[in-house]
Amino acid sequence: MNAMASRAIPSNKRPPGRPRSERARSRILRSAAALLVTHGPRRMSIEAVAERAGVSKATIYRWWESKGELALDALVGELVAKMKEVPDTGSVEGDLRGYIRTVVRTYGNPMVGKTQAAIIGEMQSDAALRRAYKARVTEPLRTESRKIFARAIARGEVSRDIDIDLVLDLLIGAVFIRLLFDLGPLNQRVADSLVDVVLNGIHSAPGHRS
Amino acid sequence: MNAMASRAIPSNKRPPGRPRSERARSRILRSAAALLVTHGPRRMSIEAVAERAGVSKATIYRWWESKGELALDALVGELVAKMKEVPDTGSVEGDLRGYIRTVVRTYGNPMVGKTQAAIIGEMQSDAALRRAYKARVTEPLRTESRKIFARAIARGEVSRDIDIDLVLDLLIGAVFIRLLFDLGPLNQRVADSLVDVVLNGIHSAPGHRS
Amino acid sequence: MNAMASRAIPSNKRPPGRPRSERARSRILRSAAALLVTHGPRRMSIEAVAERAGVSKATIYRWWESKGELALDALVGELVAKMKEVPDTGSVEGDLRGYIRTVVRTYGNPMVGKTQAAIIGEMQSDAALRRAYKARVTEPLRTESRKIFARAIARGEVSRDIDIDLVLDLLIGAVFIRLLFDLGPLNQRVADSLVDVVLNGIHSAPGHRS
Amino acid sequence: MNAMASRAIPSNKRPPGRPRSERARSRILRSAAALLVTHGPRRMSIEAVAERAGVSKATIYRWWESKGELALDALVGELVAKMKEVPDTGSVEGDLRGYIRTVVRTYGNPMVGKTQAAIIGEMQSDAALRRAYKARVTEPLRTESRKIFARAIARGEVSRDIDIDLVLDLLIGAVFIRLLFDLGPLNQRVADSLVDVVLNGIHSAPGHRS
DNA sequence: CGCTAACCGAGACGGTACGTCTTGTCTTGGC
DNA sequence: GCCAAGACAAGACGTACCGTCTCGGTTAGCG
Repeated sequence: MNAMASRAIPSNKRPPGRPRSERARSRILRSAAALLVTHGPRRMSIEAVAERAGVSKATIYRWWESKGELALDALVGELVAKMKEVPDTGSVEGDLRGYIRTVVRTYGNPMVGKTQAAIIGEMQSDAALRRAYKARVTEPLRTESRKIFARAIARGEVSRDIDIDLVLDLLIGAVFIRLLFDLGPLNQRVADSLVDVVLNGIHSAPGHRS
Repeated sequence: MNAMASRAIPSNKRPPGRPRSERARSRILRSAAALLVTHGPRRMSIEAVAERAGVSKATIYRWWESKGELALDALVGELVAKMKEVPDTGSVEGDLRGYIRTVVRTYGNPMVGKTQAAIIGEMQSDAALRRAYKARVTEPLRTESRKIFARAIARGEVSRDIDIDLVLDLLIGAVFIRLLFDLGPLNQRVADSLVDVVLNGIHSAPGHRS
Repeated sequence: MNAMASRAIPSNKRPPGRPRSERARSRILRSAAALLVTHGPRRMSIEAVAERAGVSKATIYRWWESKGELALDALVGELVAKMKEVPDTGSVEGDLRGYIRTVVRTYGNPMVGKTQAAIIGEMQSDAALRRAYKARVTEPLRTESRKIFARAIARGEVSRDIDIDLVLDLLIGAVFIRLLFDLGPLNQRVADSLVDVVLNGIHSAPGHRS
Repeated sequence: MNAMASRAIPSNKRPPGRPRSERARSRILRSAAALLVTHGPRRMSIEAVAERAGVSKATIYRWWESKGELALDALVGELVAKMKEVPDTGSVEGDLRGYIRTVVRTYGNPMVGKTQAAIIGEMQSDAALRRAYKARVTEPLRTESRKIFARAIARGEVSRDIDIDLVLDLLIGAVFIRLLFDLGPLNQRVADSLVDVVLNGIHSAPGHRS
């Protein structure tokens, strides 16, 4: 799908032919990123990226299958890196607060939020992009954040019966629905409230435990 | 936003000129709906809708501002009606289970889910559509579902301090994140688990460390 | 094939829809003609014609099937008109001299010759263009020039057994081969010599008539 | 113009460096010829020739300056050889009939005629190709065919004042105009008629008015 | 035997133009 | 005043080739 994938082949031999131009690659990504934040992915045209990067359209089409995957490559790198380091504070509550605060802070940045929302929008009509997003964003983040619950279960803080992914769907879903539907602010208070509900529930008294 | 709204305001008098063709209107909506489910909203073109409906493009542009709003008109009507009737079982748990089960059942239908996801994707790059969606789908549903919590608070089942919208963001967000990111099944078991976590939290009961 | 053809239908009724823009048509032809003489038909691009004419490419493609046919429409009109009026001097020799001199003078003009040669070159790889050229240039001219021989036969100047088209192939062919192969000048002396050979042959003495 | 020519000049010594691959050369010419007859020179791409020949594009560009010259090399060799041997029958009429019959038979072969017409078309927008064609086809053939008239003048069959090239333009031009404009058949009867007109003219014999 | 030179394949590169597609607007005559 | 038909300007799409280039590797004669 992208350059990195083709690098993954564990071969020492250089392939024949003129090697790919690293300069072209980075100029394309930089141009794409710039156009994404100014125009959104829908109105970012390959045509414009090519012109801005001083690159031919064919070079872009050689390496990226769709506009969406180019957008992904252009924007997603450091985003994932930032959120991937989940804290280890010694308690679920601390870990989750730290993690969700980071998520909320990242997507709460209007520029990041807008473009991410646009890419998520784009992938609703582009199966390849959806797969790419899952592989490069969702899964890496989930893998890390699941560890919070693994530790919590080991510590006996939460029941070993919980469906970890479902709990993460609740927390992350709440963040994304606010982002995608423009439903409310994304700030630290909201992050903490989300974590609180998920940890303690909304039932008013212990006596109501079912 | 659409024709009916603009007509609804002024007066009882028929406006001058040829009245709007109801036949054209319904043929357009029917064609749009058909093309939406077969091609998705991205590849549904005004051109194709016009041809299928035997209608000129100008007629479509006269009554709908964008492709997205046409899609909304074509698909969203009965959807909202279905989910709007929230049950009143006498307990939060019963009410929420009933409501979330309905939501999950509706969006779990692949055809509905796909097209709704596509419209939500579309509205990420169409502010007018986002507003229209909010006004015609999100808000009406929220207005109804908030009543569940109002009753629960009145009954003392849940704390009066809870942020109702935030709790709904958790529940509905979990459903949508699964839909939009293709993350997991949408079935009754999932619906019940979501409700359980939100009501009771995931903390082990005090003193229940295993 | 072109606009005029579609006009030929002897119907009084205007077809439905927006009528074709005469302004666009003439701007396209003018731009095409200008680019033809400056760049030749091979390097005249539809892209450039559209830009120069302030017209969208689609409008050109709507009305002309190929670059060659556009070139034909752009250049051929007055060319044919000029050569179509064959003189009637009272003798084959006079008529032919007059006609061939006109042909030679027309194609001897470097700009006309170059572009005509280029169109003829183009039509070697474009069957539709070849047909169009035949219908709009070759046949109309042949129809007129055959009359010279009809009159000559009536006057008894030439045998009634001659193959008129073959004689015209000789005369016109000699002009075109010089043009297309860059073989020699095209001037009045050459025109007269061609006519002389065709009328009298090259055999040196009457006694050699076979 | 081509590789052989540049080798022919200097000396007996082999130049330094790896010698040119004869295998590559012949594979290129064979591939070019095949693509020429199937697609015509216009749609024969260097890209396709290279792939078919299993050769890199650079190798082609190293040895041929343009598509046209490659086409010339690929097709023209034996063509010239065939027509170059003009007969010597003892009379102009015999010689010319023999020669023009050969020319007509050669170009009358549809495959040869089509591809030659295409190359001639191509050279209308390629000055280098036009020069190459003249040097490798037209001039060699003219040199031979002029001898027919030299002998005829020596025998007193034709006037010593005739312009030999102009007479050849008439005969060869008639053949080519039929080929290029798709104007009529090319067969022995036509060949003989052409020769007859050029030798005897079309004037009725003096006193033979019918 | 190693050096140097010119060849070779593969294939990426910046470009140009292609012909198609869709968008939203405009311009007719008819209802 | 609505409607169908359909032409229009605009401009992005993805493709095909162009001719150039940059590699690693090959094949010779010469020192």
